[in-house]
Amino acid sequence: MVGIKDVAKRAGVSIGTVSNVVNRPHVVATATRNRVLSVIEELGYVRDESARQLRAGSSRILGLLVLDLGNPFFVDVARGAEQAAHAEGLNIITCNSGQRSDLEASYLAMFAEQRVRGVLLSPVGASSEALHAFRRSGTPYVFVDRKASTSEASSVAVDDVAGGALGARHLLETGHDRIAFVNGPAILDQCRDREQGVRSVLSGSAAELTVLEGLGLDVESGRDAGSRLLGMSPRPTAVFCANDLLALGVLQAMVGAGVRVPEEMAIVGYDDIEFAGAAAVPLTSVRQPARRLGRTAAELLLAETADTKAERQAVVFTPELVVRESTRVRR
Amino acid sequence: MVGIKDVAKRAGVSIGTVSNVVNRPHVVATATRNRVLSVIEELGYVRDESARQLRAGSSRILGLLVLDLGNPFFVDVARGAEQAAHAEGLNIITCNSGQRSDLEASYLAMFAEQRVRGVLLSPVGASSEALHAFRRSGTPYVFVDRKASTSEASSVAVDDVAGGALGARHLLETGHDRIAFVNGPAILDQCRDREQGVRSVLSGSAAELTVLEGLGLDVESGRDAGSRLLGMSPRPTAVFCANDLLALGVLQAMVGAGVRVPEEMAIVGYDDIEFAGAAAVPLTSVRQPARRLGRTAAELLLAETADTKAERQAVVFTPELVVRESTRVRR
DNA sequence: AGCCTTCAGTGAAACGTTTCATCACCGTGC
DNA sequence: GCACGGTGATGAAACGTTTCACTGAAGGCT
Repeated sequence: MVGIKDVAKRAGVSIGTVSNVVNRPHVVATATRNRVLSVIEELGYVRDESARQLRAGSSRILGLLVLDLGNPFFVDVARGAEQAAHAEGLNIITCNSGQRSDLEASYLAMFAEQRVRGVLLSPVGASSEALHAFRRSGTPYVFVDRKASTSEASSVAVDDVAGGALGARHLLETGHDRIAFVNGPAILDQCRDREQGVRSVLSGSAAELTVLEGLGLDVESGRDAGSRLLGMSPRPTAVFCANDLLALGVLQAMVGAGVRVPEEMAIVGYDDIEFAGAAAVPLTSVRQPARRLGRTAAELLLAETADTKAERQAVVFTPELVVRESTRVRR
Repeated sequence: MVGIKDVAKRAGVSIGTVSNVVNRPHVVATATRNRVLSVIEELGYVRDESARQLRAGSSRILGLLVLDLGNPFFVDVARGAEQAAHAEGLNIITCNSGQRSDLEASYLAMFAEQRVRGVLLSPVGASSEALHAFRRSGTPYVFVDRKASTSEASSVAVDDVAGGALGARHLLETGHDRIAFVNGPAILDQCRDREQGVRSVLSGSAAELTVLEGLGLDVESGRDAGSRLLGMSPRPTAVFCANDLLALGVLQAMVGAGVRVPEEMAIVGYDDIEFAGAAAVPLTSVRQPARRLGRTAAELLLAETADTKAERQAVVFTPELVVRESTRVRR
């Protein structure tokens, strides 16, 4: 593999000069610079980032660890983060924990060993050992889609309690009194908060609440939940899902069983992913500003790495209800 | 930041011993090993991967560069690749070119500078300058979802011509004779091949073909295509889309305009992503073994990096038609 | 007692950069 | 003619590991 010294020898200059050509082109005379550049081109030299980083002490890479890339919500978060990173000339590497603590641990360890500039993190558990270990590495990090006390780290989140309340209130207002909430893994803050929002609204009402737990956050789990709902009697007249993927699965189960939506079963999802509007029955959903979430988190992280005494922030966005056919009573 | 020599000093051993504890624990006496391990724990030492890599010459990371993470098809490809990599104890970092050559170039450069073990690549153009430059870096790579001659690199792909033919033949057989093909960017091999498959089938028939070009491969482009279709007269009776995202967008446009699917407009998609089955009208689609694609590509890459003279392969999978309501004539 | 082997641990070289103090050269102003 | 400042290039140190040839000590064998 061709290194800086091969270039130097071939161009008849010193190693330092080659380095200057690459990193501070203005300090080297035009003639020399061109000669060196053409040798670089000729030999196909690419600098070894690990050597550079070893010497420089810091890398030009951000890490992003999300819960589930299969969820378009997180893809949007990633897009937002990427945009912010590129604006600063940094690269970002995206990893997918798939809600598995072991993968989370393995990726966090990788980030630490790589001496990544900083990490954007949507953690699986509240405070796993993995996270605890990672904290000690001193790599700056910011939580995405997860609230945290500013004493630990900056965070960018959406108010999930409010979101849960939003969906529940909508179902109350459209006249439902047997309502199911299909939740994801209780280990996720998002899920617990959304459930709490739902409960806080419904507890003050006459409506009866059933909560389905122990499910994943994917379409398949939604189908399971759907068939469980179909088997209940009396059957709820409306279902609120912790996630659009779940909602799409439930919807599929309903359509498959010939249950009319929303007449016999109203459905509300969460995230307002692009596919929600294109579903069999377009889904009412609680929208989160996914892209903005990612962008803001990246900006916070960059601010923190640029200036260690930048103060920590806990940004909270407010979700918004998007009403579509799946809860719209037709005449 | 705490380094190996801090650990060594504190544990009262030499640097080499600490390194041995970390990398070849069996060669060091139990007592010493435990002492060192507890100091590592106490100080929160994490090894600097760039130093290690600089010395070792190779990293334990694979790069994966996909066309569009917003397309669940590629998310599945990534999952398959991840699985294979983890089975070998390697980490994989996923990057998203978003079909932009500049991002592709930037990520390829990053992979080369990082001295990644190898790269899985679904390239934007046929042979961009970026790819050309990357080739010279000597980093092994394998094409995913893209055929290539074995003289250049191994590749794992799905027969897109066959897939295009599959969809077109299905539309012929269900009695359509004004058929539209909604294509994505012509720069993508996949798009050109699928179109070719369509043409090869339809040219031998009485059916009239309209091709819509110059679109992206996302839902929004699909909506555009849909409204263009709506404005045509005579209007085609069936549309085949290069991609499920496009198909979902077209479907949305049809539903929005009150055009019945499949009676007034049959729709066929491509990829059979999970959302295709959950759509307003479940989509007929050409299924590709996405996960398997990723897994196989990673395995090929690993074989190649393990043994430089492993022979190159061009694996081609065969797509399969999944028929659903969007083309099923109802009575 | 002397020799050989094995086991633990040491110290230094090497990896490919960046950076910085230093040097050589040249033109300018006095 | 001389000091001076500026420009452009140099050479060596340093970054944190891994590896490898080596040393010492302890034990086994003749």
